[in-house]
Amino acid sequence: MAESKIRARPTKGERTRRRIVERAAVLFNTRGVAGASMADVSDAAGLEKGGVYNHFASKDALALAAFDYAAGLVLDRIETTVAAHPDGWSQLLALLDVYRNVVEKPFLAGGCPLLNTAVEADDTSPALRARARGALERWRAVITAALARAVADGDVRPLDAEALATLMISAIEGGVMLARVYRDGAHIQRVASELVRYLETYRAARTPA
Amino acid sequence: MAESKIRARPTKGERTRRRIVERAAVLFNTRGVAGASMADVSDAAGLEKGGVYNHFASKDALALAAFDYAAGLVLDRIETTVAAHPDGWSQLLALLDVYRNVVEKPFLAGGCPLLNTAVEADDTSPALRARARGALERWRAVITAALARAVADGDVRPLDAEALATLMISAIEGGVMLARVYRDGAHIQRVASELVRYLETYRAARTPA
DNA sequence: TACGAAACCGACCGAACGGTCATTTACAAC
DNA sequence: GTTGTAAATGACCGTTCGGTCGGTTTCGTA
Repeated sequence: MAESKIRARPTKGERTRRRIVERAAVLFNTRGVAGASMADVSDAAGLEKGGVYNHFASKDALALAAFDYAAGLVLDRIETTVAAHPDGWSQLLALLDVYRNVVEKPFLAGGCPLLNTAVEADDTSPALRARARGALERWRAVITAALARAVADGDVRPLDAEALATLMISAIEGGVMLARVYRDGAHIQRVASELVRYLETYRAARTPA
Repeated sequence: MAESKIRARPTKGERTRRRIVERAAVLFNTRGVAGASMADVSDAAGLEKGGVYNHFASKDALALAAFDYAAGLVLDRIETTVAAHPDGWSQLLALLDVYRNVVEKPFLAGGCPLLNTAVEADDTSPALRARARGALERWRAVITAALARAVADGDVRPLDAEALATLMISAIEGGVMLARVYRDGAHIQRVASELVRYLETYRAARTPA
């Protein structure tokens, strides 16, 4: 059977494909998939249009790949963040920090790709919509795991982790939207602060060590 | 000076213009402004393309009018809702109910026009972006007023009304996005329930009458 | 009911859209 | 270095885009 193709230096085609995806992700995330043309993409990638179609069968296929890349950026950051914290409580606080600077230094131009894609695709592209759901599920799993851990640690009282995860995701994404439409990161920071307050209402009384 | 033109029966042009706006609002709200063409609009309105351009100078101008109409639907509902309740506390609870059935019976196909427009326009259309901000400001004013009233009524302790309004708007809009991408109203209802819980942590101890 | 004005039609415009493909160029493996 | 192949070009296709306009119909009014 074919041995796995893990090479030190990626082939030229692989590099080009990656560059297309990266540039397309920015374009799609800022202007929307419908608002950015394949000519825009090929320009941004430094190719002729035919060159792009040598790597992707259609605009829709590229949109999927671009979303996967963009969502990966976000989720990798989220999962790396929690992995860097030992206990559930500090994981939760760290999760609220991930989006704190979306306006000033966003990890991807155009805001949160999960929000943008969910809003644009929910009535137009079943494939993208499913992808957006999948990414949101991954995020939710991280949050509920942190909550469960915080409960197990004895830092917070037992609670409805699913409901709280829903609130956190909703509030953060809504906060991103506010921060971006106002061009003012204060909105998302207020959201984060309020969520911390809310989480603290669940905090257990400290038990002596 | 010209007397104000308030007539019992609107002129044919006024009726047509209104019909165009209503249909365009649905199209733009579901597919996005970039995702719906003027041919789609004229078809939906039962006109030829020239007929639409007899009422609107450009697609952008129509998009603005459509947003004003759509945002008016939402805000009128919000303001009517609070007006129907006597005290601040029940106004807050009622506000959380406005979006409770966005999925099952939305007031406008495609979800919340404030969210959709803010997300689509934040990097593409300064005019629409400003409009979205204006609508969000109106909503915020309603919430802060209800909060202030609840405080004045002695039902809740003094609090940061701006921060709380930011959280409520963010969570609700994020909840709309979740409910729509999952096609499941349970998400926004969980958000509403959690917000009620949060509001209750601010509730003042009952004073005897 | 006559008539000016408002509304509407429908053919048309140039540009941009997503997409194709024969040909040329650049690369990677031997 | 040679060579087969992968990658990229650039001209091209049919369609749709936002938008225009002279002519025709329909309306509101006197």
